[in-house]
Amino acid sequence: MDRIPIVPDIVVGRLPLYLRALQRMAQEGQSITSSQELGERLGISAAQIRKDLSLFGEFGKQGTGYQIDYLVEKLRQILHVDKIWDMVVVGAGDVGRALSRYQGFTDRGFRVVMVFDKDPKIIGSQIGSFQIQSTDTMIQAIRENCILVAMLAVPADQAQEAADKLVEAGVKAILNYAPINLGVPEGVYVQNTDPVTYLLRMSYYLAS
Amino acid sequence: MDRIPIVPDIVVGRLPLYLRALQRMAQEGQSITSSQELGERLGISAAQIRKDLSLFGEFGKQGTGYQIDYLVEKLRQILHVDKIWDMVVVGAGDVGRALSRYQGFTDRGFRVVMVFDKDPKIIGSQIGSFQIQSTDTMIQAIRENCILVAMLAVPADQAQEAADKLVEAGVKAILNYAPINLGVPEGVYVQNTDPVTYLLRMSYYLAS
DNA sequence: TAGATTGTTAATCGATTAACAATC
DNA sequence: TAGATTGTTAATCGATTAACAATC
Repeated sequence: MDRIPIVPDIVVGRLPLYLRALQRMAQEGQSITSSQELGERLGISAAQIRKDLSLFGEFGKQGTGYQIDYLVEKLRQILHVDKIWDMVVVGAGDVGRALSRYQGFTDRGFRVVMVFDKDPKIIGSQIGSFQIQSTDTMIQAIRENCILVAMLAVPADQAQEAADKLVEAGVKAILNYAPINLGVPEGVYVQNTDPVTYLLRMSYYLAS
Repeated sequence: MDRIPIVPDIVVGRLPLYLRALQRMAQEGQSITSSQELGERLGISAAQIRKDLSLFGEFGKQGTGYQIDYLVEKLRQILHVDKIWDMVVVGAGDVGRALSRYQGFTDRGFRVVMVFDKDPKIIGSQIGSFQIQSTDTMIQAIRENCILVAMLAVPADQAQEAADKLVEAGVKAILNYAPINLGVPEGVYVQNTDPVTYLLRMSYYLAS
């Protein structure tokens, strides 16, 4: 069904940006766009967008541009979000709570199905519609439900231990909010999203 | 005082990773490291680390490696976090609350000093030690305190409006949690940190 | 048809790596 | 001294851009 292009990771990183901008355009009632218009929104050159997309197929029409609905559908297929991914949240502190209650997942291909914490004092209590479960039973629960995606929101000094459990449970993708580099085996994908890292990147440019 | 190297943005993006790993090593009691060891932790080649650092000076010793404390100090200078940056949080929902109460800022060069929301029902109530202020008075409050850094955690459809206010108030760096591309003038830096974008990047690799 | 925009090629540009003299 | 590791150069590799034929 799919081609087997060798897709540079840097291209994969841009596809979600294209998808998000296109979905926004659709929401604004637009039905067609061009590589130039999309590029202007994103600060990316039109040539690059066309080249990126051409790795996966021919989605546009000369002289016209891209049908937004169609391109969104294709990008969702390419990124494997033509289904809903079940996720777990590990860590029921403020960040875990925010993730558990975040409304922005479901219409973009993801949903939280379980929340775990190791603190006996909060296990059993509710976060939104979830009852916080113990990390002691986490491996089994994740395995039984074949969950592949986790968001990790525990303190830095507990993150590696939690990640090890997730890996053991079969999780293949970890969105890591702890400010630490996790060691994981081949085939497990980690995306770090520590706010301070981004702030530092900006403060470099905030010279005096 | 500083050199004037032309530093590629991709290098700037790696410096915070170096800093974070070095600070962790220091915390673990280590006092010296090498480009090789650091590279192994981060999944980055030793040559690249040496090359990146060499843009800013000569921080190591042949045969020995890098004094961690010294390199941390230098990186903090380079990234302009040899001081504490005051920040505001805009949006007092779950994400804004998590950011306002996050303990991980202060020892890494940042601190939240004010929290704003536009909802009259929550203005005046407390989040941690902050009293939520009205966005109506935000521009003035930011200006008076010469704040340059903001974290934006409002719904997507209010994000551009809030960003416009931040820019008007003189903010130069915005960490944007809303899943939307903000339009900002030259000289204002935006870092997007929408969780779904990262999840999509990973789900590409989660083929079946 | 005339105008617009794609998909793709070739040229350019920039980033990464390999290698090694210098030196601690 | 012998071993190790830096800083830096040159070579390689990969990504971006410019340009244009194809075509809607």
